[in-house]
Amino acid sequence: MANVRKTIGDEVAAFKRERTLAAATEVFYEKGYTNTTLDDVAERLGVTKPFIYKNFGSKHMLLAEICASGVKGALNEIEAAVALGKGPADTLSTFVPRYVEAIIATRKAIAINIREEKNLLPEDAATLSGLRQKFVALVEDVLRRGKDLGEIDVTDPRISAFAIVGAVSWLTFWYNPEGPLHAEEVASRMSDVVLNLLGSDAKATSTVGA
Amino acid sequence: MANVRKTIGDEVAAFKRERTLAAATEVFYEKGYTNTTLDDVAERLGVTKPFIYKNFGSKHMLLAEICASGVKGALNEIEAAVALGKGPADTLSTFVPRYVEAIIATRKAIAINIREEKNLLPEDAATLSGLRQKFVALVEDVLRRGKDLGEIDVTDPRISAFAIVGAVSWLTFWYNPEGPLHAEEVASRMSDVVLNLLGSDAKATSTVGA
DNA sequence: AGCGGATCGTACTAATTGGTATCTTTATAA
DNA sequence: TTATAAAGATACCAATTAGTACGATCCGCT
Repeated sequence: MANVRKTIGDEVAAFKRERTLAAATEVFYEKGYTNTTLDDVAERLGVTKPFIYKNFGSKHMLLAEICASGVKGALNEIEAAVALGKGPADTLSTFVPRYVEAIIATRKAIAINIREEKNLLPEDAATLSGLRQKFVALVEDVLRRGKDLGEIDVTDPRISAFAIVGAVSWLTFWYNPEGPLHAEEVASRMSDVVLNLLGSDAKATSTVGA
Repeated sequence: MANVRKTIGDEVAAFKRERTLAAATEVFYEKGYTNTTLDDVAERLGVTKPFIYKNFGSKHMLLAEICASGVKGALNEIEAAVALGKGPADTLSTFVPRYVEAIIATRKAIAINIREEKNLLPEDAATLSGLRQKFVALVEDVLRRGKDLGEIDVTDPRISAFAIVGAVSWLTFWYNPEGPLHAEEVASRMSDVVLNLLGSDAKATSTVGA
């Protein structure tokens, strides 16, 4: 406990890590993990390999952190929505638009997460699998409560949870920021589709961008 | 036109190709494309590398064929359903259950298709991208006609088409044949979820397994 | 101004693996 | 029985690349 204060050095190190992760996310997304050389990442950053190894132990660790950041974003949204303590329908109408926005915002990390699972070390794959299961379980739980209360219209909460996750995650493969639709419009329409899927009365168009 | 008849040799060659593709699909699915050695595939087949190179020019060609087989399965279903010449709602209630079943049946090829896109040669990636676009465009077109006729309840046919494709494709990442639900049950329930998403009156539970 | 230590670039190594040249074996036909 | 050709196994090469040892450089501190 000698020095709890953040030093300049710590902040610089954090900044370097962040920039490295951002560059790696870009390049992994564009070329795929195995087709990307650490020299490629270094070049994107304008540095050389030892710079990266100063902050990350291995190429695998870079990948693991990128993947984790994607899942954690989604997990945060459902946990935050549940924490509001409202009923299932209200929880969902809060959660869904924010979830869609989070996926769009972190779509490159999400795509990497989906595509590169087999390139993770087993322990990292297990950790991420746990996070994903936790996320789906939370969504499923809200759906089940909504079904029991008659607030939403689903037959099998588990199947519907996977359907929602799939529909939204799929955005990472087709959403194009250069396309005709702005992120907010896509998020709004996809949210409506998902909430409609639930047969919930609470449409959430207006909550997007809140 | 000297010899149009299939010889035994042709059939043997086709058989070898099929078995090779099946083995490669298994191993690519389990370990990922780049982590799989052609020696691994050969070992799974109980042969050695030159056996594979006798029928396939390169590792990339193996991958391209596997990916193509997955997309073509889905494309066949929408084309077949459209070819029946019924209205949009009926077309969808025919298509959706068959589509779900096709995805479950070819889930390993589909998963490889999704995961390994960046490992395809550019020309193969372009071909597959074209097939996927064609597929989505056909689904979107049915949805649009259904919307115009008032048979189904969608706001943006394109977004809904992607949502459907995503929800169903996602099956490849969570469906477990060893799990508590049989393929038919999962297909039936997922079909209901998707058709419910469309606000269509035509529920298709009973058509599964037809 | 000069020293010390961490940081980053240069240059290299070791291991992996897609692809191939060559040889052996086997089945068929004369 | 023997010639022939094709299939497949053995053994190899060349290229790629994750990771590292070492040295140069630059910054803060005295």
